[in-house]
Amino acid sequence: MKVLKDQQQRLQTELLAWGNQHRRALPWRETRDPFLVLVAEVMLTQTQVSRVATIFPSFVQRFPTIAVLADAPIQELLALWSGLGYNRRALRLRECARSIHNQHQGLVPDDYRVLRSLPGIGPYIANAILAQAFNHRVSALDTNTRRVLLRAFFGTLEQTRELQRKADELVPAGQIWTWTQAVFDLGATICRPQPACAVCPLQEGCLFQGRGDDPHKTPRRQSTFEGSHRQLRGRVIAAFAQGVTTKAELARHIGLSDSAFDQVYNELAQEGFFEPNTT
DNA sequence: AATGCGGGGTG
DNA sequence: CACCCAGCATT
Repeated sequence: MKVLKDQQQRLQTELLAWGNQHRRALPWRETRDPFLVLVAEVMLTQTQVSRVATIFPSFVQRFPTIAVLADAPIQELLALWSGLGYNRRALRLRECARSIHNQHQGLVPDDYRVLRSLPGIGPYIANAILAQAFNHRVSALDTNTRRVLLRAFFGTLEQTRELQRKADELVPAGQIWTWTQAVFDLGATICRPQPACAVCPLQEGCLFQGRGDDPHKTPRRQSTFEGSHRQLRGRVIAAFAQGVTTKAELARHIGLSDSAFDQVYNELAQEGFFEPNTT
């Protein structure tokens, strides 16, 4: 037992040192503003770091605070979101800002339960905000960091709840932000699904040692995008974001004025994509 | 537990 | 063309 703890501490020290040497320079790492961290984490759900890095700066320049985002015109919101995909995230992010603005004194909550109650914030984003913006000793567990910790530190498959507890204990009290970035960076550059163990700073003492399969379960396959419903939604929203705002104009712009367009339009309207600003 | 949600990048 | 990607909400 003690041996295991000592080993974990060695790995922890190695990972922290490596992280400080190899930290990726990313726009959202230049701030600890809870609001900006929140925006970055929402953008990063199922969307590559490289793409978020190109869009995050202009987005937060236009919507730099809770109050400003809460009043964002949806058309402009979607225009600045363009390129990130999963457009409903943008709507939920705006709703989240409104909720914080109206019910939480305009301050991002520093409590897990309260964060989870906000639209678009699940277990991962709640912990990511708490760790990076509020210095809480919790682990931001996504597929990336889960893989790293399971491989190097725990070795066996754990239940979600138990893994979260152990991962939280692994966060060094004095270097929470640094630790969080180090785990992300190792997972993104070395401890990938196909890992580069030969150049890994944890190769001595890692429980994985290149053996076995990726502990992360293989994700579902997504149906072909070309010709899909999702693509059609994307085209309608892209046109709307560029200023084609009426239903008739959108129908003409998309090029199918039949019931197929009607269905997609109504679906998007139902989700709130065309709503005017109602404060 | 399973499904829908975007779309650009890579091999 | 298949597969990948800092999840969440809904059913």
